[in-house]
Amino acid sequence: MEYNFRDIEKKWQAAWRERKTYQVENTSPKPKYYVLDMFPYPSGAGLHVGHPLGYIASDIVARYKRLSGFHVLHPMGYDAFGLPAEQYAIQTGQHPAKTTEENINRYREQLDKMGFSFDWDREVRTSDPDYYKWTQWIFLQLFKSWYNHKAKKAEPIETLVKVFETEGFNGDEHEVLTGDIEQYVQQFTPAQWSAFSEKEKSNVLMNFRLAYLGEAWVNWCPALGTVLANDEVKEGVSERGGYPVERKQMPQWSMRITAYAERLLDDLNELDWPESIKETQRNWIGHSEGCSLKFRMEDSTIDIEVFTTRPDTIFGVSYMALAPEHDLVEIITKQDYKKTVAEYVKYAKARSERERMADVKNVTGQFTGAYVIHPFSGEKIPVWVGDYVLAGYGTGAVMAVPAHDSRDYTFAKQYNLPILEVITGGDVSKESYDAKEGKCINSQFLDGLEVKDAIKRAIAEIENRGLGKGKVNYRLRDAAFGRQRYWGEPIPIYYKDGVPTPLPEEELPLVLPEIDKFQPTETGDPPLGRAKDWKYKGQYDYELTTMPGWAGSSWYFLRYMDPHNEKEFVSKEAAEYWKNVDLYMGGAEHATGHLLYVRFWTKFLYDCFFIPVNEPAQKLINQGMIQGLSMIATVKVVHEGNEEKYLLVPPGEKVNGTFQKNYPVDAVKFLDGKYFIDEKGAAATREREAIFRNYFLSADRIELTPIVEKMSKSKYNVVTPDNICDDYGADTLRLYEMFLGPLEQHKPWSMNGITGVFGFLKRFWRMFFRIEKFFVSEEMPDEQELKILHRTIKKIKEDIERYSFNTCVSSFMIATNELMELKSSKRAVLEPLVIALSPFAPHIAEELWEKLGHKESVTTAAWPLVNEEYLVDDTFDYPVQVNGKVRFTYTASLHLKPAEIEERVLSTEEAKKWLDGKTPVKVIVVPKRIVNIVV
RNA sequence: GCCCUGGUGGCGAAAUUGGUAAACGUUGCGGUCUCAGAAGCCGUUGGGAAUAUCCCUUGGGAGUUCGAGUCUCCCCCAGGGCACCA
Repeated sequence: MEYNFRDIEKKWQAAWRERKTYQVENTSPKPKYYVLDMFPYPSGAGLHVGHPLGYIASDIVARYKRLSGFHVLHPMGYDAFGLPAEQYAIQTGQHPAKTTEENINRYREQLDKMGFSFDWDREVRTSDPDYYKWTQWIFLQLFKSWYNHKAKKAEPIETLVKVFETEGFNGDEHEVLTGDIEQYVQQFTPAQWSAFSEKEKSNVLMNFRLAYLGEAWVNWCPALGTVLANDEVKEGVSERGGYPVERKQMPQWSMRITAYAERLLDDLNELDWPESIKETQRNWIGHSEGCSLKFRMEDSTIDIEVFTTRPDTIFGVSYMALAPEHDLVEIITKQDYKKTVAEYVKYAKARSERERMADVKNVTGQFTGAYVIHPFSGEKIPVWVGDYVLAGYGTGAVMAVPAHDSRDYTFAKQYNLPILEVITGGDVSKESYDAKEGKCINSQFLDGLEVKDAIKRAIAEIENRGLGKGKVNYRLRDAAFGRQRYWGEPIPIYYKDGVPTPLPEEELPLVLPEIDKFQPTETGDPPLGRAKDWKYKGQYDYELTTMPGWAGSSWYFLRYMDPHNEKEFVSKEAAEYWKNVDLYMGGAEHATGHLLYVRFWTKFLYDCFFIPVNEPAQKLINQGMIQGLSMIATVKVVHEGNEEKYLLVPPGEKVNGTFQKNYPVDAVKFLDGKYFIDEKGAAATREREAIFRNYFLSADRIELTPIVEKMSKSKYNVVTPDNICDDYGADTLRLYEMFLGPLEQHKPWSMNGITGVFGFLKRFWRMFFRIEKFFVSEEMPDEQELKILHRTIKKIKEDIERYSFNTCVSSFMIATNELMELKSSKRAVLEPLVIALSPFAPHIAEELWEKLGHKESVTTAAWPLVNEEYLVDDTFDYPVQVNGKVRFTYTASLHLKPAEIEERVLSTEEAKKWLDGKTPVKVIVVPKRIVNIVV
């Protein structure tokens, strides 16, 4: 009887759906296990073979954990809000909800084909009002909270109001509590606070709220007509679409993620995440220790505050540099320089981010005519404006030490500023010496100190004289939260007399209104400006921006726990039971986006006592990208005796295929798209005219250069899982994707080898049949069969637990080959193997399980036990382990040379005695022979 | 520039703690079955030689060890992250 995967898979997929095999309750006496995939954005292209890689791996873990006695939550949903659907809507007028719905249906169809064990009753869609009601609700909680830096947690804004009512706000004193925000908020007394108008109070509190509206430098993308968060901008262009991005200052809803910088950084150490992701997040958060330091102007009481990590080089300061955007630039510039400075600032601001980046070597600057006084030496130090100084980092001003900072060095060389060496170890006439090693010189009280000690000493002295204080700076910026877009969650805020006011919670969800067009309005307002039936329309202004794509995905893992709850975003009981994700599977591209935001929101919700965990996922695995293999094809043709070479496919329009003899040449598209080559190699279409008319083309003249790149619709290299399911079946696809190589590695898609996996399943199937009939023997297996079985079960268990799925597949193949050779078909051997195979190839496993006479699904079986006895290898071909671990170590003190070591082969009996560990003989176990050292 | 990850046959890759390097699969070659193809099945496939045997081989070089793909140091290469971050 043949392995008919089509019927088997259809049958079981229907059965699982009807019986709700994978539905889980929120209670169980079993231990819980939560396996989560990063939910997909349903794009128009459908799933390609890269998507399922992670889903298959997590499904294997989910199924394995179920067999091992865990109560497993394994849900799936859709990240349904986003730019592409809206771009498509703008172009075609199609409502994004419609295209999104269609795409979701297509995704679901594809997912169902692959036999995943998702509990679809828990499906979530971020664009569903029942879902985004709670996204909006969480936003309001953030709006109503501030970060208590002393308690290191978020608190209701009322507690801060109380502080203001009783103590007022004194920048310095309250810094411990509120963080360093002196520069934004004026000091006030309790009396002044109570005298403030509602609007003034609101403005003050805005500086503390975790979701806030404020003037902010944003990444403005004119082509998309919206602002973007830092992680959505790559190399000066938008991640989606690749359009140029400008820096622009505008009122903007933001998330105060910076408040959590320290915790986001510290808690990374506790997570079992890939080192590369943790490192990327550490870089992104960018912790740097140093100190602030004030420089007094020569002729006024204005101070310029800088941040430096190298206070030890304080005596090497030869000029100050301000960012062109710095507030003081205009104030301190001397009359004679006003015009040139203003011109320079204008020039610098006009330079786009991209230009500045492309032009890193070429620094520019302008002297302001002003001087500050060095706080220790008392010398006059010129103040410059330079565009290499970033407005957004530190204080937007630096003390320049050319001798020991390469950027200052370049600047000083260009404008002939002095270079003062204060640390030994380099040659500052040639280049700056940036290393934090050496001794201080020419530095008064720091002379002779090592850099490390000098830093401490300098900070102490600076604090002592009240010039500044030790400080930690983070590179992390607050995240822009408003998008000038339609297809996102409306921000539930309206403006009562100009005061941003939250919508009452009981009025949520604030449903996305219908609009007739998706473009911005004529007056340049976001699309929501077109909405006709808005709650407060005509009464109050309402917020027109929507939330960014990452809002809904920052808490979805919680909603799966309790997806239909209308009273809470997740019930206390559900959150208490499921805690957080045990295994989170997804792409590494979310390192500085989603994975940071979801940690931030989780910590916030934890602070508010809504959930019992402060990290979303304990274990994270990044499945590698499956890359598309594209071909650049050129052909040599002979034309009037001359050999000429043509590029068959225009650049950018490459053709998918494999670089083999059987390369499907007929798939190669010719030049302008009109010409094709058939498999014999002759140009074969009826339109074969024009320049190729008289040419003879043959396949062996076609030169193919393979290139590996990201799989994407625009590159014509997308392979979908559908045809593979049709041709070989889902079980083969699942096994094959796992067999491709280590899960975490990037790898180009290729069909090489799928026949091997397909052949394995067919052989596995055949083990259960004899002369076209299902047959298993009830005989007891012999020692050899038991060895194969137990070794295989043990290996697969261990390999799943270390997420090495490719080796699992190999183990199955080896076992099958060996059992086939023994012509073994005993129930006691095959039945456990079916259970072990079921996470990998669930359909075939279910079918065989049923044929073996079981009424219940194989998912209710238990993972087979391993009897260690059968793992002892009598032949001693390999170092032997019995009952766990037995180690033989050579004692180095014997100082034996190989020639002095007596070798002999031990009998099985002798070896077993030694393996008991009772005989105190030191041996070296070397494969194939056991060496007896005569002590 | 700084940080992270990796480098093993024609190819994808194994080698879990330092213990037979290349398991498993694919490709190639040879055979079998077939009218033929597909699918099976059998043999063979890192390199070199005096080929029942021996020697060499895990990016390069050194070191530790009875023993190194694995540990240490230096270098080279590839992929990814951050980047005038003071």
